[in-house]
Amino acid sequence: MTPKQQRGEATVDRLLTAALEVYATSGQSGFTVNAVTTASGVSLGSLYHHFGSFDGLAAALYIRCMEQLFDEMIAALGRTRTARTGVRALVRAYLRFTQEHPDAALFVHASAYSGYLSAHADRIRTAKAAKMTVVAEWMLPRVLSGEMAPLPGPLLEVLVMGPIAEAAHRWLASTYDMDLAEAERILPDRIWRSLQP
Amino acid sequence: MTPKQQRGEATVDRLLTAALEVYATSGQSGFTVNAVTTASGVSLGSLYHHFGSFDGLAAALYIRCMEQLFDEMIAALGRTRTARTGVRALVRAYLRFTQEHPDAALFVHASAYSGYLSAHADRIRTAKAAKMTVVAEWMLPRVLSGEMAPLPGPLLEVLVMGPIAEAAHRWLASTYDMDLAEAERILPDRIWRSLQP
DNA sequence: TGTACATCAGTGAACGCGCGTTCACTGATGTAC
DNA sequence: TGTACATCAGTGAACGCGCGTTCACTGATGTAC
Repeated sequence: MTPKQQRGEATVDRLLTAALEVYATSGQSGFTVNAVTTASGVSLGSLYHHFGSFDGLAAALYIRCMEQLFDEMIAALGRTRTARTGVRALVRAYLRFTQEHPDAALFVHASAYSGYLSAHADRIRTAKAAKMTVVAEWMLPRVLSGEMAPLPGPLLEVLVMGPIAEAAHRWLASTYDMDLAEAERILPDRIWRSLQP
Repeated sequence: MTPKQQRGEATVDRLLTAALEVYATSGQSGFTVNAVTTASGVSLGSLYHHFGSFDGLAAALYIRCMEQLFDEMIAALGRTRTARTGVRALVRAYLRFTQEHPDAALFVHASAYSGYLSAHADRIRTAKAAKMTVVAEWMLPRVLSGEMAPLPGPLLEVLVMGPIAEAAHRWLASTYDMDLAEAERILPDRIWRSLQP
């Protein structure tokens, strides 16, 4: 799974990049081993050498996209001081990531219920928890200081991520009823209101 | 698709009920024509007679579950007067539905990105819009009267449904980090805060 | 610096399984006169 | 009320396709002395 030679790393990268492209172009139903090998130019055997299974590739792709998204949010948090500015920056970072990397955002969203990650649930949970911890450590002192309401962790996550994810979801679904620029203007403040003490 | 004899209606119902059960038991990957015919005791040909395709059955099941959920929320709204009590009741109704009908709630959530509804997207959009209209008509006068913030429709939906859907999602995923009773206590008020003028 | 060997990376033909779908048919229900 | 006919509902064997996976193999890279 972790290549021990440079060309192996390059191959893994080509596969993941092609896989994301295939998913964006052909959707869930077109997301197959064959499509990925064709699009990447990498042989079937090589794919199995690196990922063990097609689910393994999907899980790796999910982790890569999810970490990209979290890294953007964490970077945005790091540029702020107060709870209010932090939450608002985090919301904007998510929405901007969605706009700039719609393929990655779509894959992260769609994978939530997909089932091909259940075989690698532990790896995924670990990777996600690592990033989540960074966010939680930013929030905690601000909750303790009374800047934010003392909500249970999961509910705090739900209040912040819920509206963003829903807005991103609608925009990605191309139903054209969601204006992301408008969301970026309005949601940060509205979400912050729901967290005030 | 719409049976013209009583026994046809009964068969359709048996198929949909069995399909939901199969999905709950075996997940996305176990959700196949064969599994549904076996579980329902209805023949393969009969399934195709009524639904035309397997996607057709899935779309019908989605519509049924989605309408059940909306009807609960609409009923809850109808028992209230003020914007505040209405929003809070709607949130609770969704969370209770999730708890009482986890299979239906899971299917509604999981279908959002599944792709088998894209072939029937129009029918689904129409059915959803019909229910959504009822909710919107309840909200509108309360926005105009200044009871709620004058938010664009889609963002209002996102602020209300986002956190609920995310909380339900986590609970359904059985990661055991979400306490639905606690959510029911805290979320209605928190969501309402995000909508205040 | 050169050679031998082990490990890693990459190849592509072949396979079997289970999927959704078709189809020719029988039986049940409703309707017209 | 009875008969003839049309339509709806239900059956299950058969089919082909494309999926994920396997495997025996070749070639490239790294390592030891």
